[in-house]
Amino acid sequence: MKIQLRDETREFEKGTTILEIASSISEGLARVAVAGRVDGVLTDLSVALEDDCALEIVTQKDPEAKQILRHTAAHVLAQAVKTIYPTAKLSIGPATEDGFYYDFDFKTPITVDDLPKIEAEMKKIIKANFEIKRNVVTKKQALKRAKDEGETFKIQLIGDIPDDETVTEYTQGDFTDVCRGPHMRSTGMVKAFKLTRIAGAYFKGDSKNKMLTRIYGVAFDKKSEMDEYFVRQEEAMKRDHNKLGRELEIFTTVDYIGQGLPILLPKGTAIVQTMQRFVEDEEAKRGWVRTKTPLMAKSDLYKISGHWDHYKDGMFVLGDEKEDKEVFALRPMTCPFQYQAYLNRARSYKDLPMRLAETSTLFRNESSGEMHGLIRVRQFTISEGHLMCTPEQLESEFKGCLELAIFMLKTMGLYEDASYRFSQWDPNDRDKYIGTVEQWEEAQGKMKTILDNLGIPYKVGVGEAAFYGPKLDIQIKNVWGKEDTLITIQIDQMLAEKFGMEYTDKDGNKKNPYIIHRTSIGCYERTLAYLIEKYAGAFPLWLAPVQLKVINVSEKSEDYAREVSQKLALHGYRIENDFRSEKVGYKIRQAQLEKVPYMMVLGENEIAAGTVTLRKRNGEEIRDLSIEQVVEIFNKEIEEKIK
RNA sequence: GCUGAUGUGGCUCAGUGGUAGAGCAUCACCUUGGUAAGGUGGGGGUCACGGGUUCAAUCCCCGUCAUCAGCUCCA
Repeated sequence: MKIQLRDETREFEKGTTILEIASSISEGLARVAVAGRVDGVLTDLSVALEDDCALEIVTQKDPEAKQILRHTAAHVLAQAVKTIYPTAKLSIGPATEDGFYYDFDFKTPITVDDLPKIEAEMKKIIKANFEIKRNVVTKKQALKRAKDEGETFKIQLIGDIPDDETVTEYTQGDFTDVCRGPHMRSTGMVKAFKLTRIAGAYFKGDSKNKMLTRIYGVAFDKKSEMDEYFVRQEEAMKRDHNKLGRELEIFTTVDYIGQGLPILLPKGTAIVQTMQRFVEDEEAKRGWVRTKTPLMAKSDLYKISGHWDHYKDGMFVLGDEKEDKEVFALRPMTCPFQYQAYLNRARSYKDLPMRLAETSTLFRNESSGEMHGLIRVRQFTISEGHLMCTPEQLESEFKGCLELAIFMLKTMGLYEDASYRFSQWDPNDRDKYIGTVEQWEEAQGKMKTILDNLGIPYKVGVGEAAFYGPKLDIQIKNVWGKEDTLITIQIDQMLAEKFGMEYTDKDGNKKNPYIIHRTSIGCYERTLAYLIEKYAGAFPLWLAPVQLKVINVSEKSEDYAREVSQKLALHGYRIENDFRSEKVGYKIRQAQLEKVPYMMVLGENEIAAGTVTLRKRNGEEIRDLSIEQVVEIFNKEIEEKIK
């Protein structure tokens, strides 16, 4: 058979294993080989090849090797758990970004205190360096073994494997687990690992199923790499908006106000207000007009929109349908409110596109375990907008919405961290969505064409659509690597019909407009959270809650400092004075810790010269400036939104 | 909602079955000091909240609330 290697094609006998092929290339390669990639599919070294194929040898250096290592570490964990807790039932144990996890069903629950014991057992298994043997079995054989061992979850998992697929089992010592593989050659190849935490996870990711105990760990090639990982985690923790945002007095929470209801402190409010003004002005420049609609409505409205059926659990409902004549609900979105502005009179194609924006406060009754700092809250304010247009206008208007979003991301400095997700419906979960298959195919087809024409590099998210239409979600990760939607642009051809929104076209016929639901910068709370993490609290001048701290050297310079401060305040800068009778070094240190972009230290030298001295956050000083020169520096930096 | 962890002055954290401590912050006084912490002294805590056990609970038990990690969810 012909095997196409990286640089050449070579002839091998049928039945030669990947490891043997690696050895024939070089012994060195065989030593560092971890797996093979056969026609793009990761495969164990022990697998014998039978047909012509392309083969790449995956070595320890390749990123895939880490995944294999981590997956093997998961099996070592499973073996250790089965040794200590023979009654524990196995579920699944894949690799993750930095490590692995395995889901178990324990007869009696374990806690974090049990982890060291399990780790110790894992070390024994690693030291024993069991060979990891791959066996191809039939589905029937795998099922029988799972039944014999009482592995109730494995029985279900094996049952889900398509009949025509090869089933493989991996054995290390006395432990065997059904698994797609590939794996390291032996347990001794797991070098550096640590069990990190324990959490609940539903079997097969479905909350209707039993909750299993998930044990998480990290694994690396070397101890030093693992140490670096923990150092990186420490660094991430320092940027965490939930910690830094509180330290810098941007926001706080109060237990008797409630979960998901943060208090924006003056500093946080200053940032949000700056963003909001910027967003509203920019939207106006791009042809958006604003509405101001109620924060609540009778249930009737939500019944028309479909929210009552599809989203009632997520709403704060005021009153009881059985007892009260009128039941209200706080709004979880702006759509049906803003549509009323469109419906205010009969519309013509000449009115389109109609771009309606609103700085809109929404309320969503998130489950108690969902709330997170400023990223997931129960009340938030979003730069909302709905755009009604004709089918011909759809593509260019969608593009305009995307350009606005990208402009915002770039200005904020978040663009490089964002990725795109084309969120589609799940045809197998019809309950979640309104509309027909044809409508969904049409809307998604239109969006796909638009995205492909724009050359947007997206990944597809099945089942991530809104109940009324597909979305382009702009995703961003927090310091811990957890992803959330920052911005969304959606195409909706269903709600217009539900609300009877029409326009009279050139031909005199009434038609439903397309609606684009979009946000230009997302929710201010969430965006603020990512900004805190992005800048580690050291905001660009235009966004900084305190732009300048004026510091006097001694009492002798207080009057002068006050005078300078007042003159600068007339320009609208956000200034704080620190005229306390403390030493200059002390006051500078404090301003530094608050990450204020500019300090102005004024003493007798400045009084004598009639000038001021600026000190940047990085310690750089600009001396002998007039107030006018300071204004010039500030205005330039603020207007250009320099990062 | 579920699993696990946490909750002690404004913040970071010690601590104990016999009604609590440090550093930072705050306040007062001294100091008027030129680019990341000057000195002295003082005030401040129903040990998240509510029950229970106990002669006695911040500590043990139960419940609630909040915070964190994860799962599910996320219009």
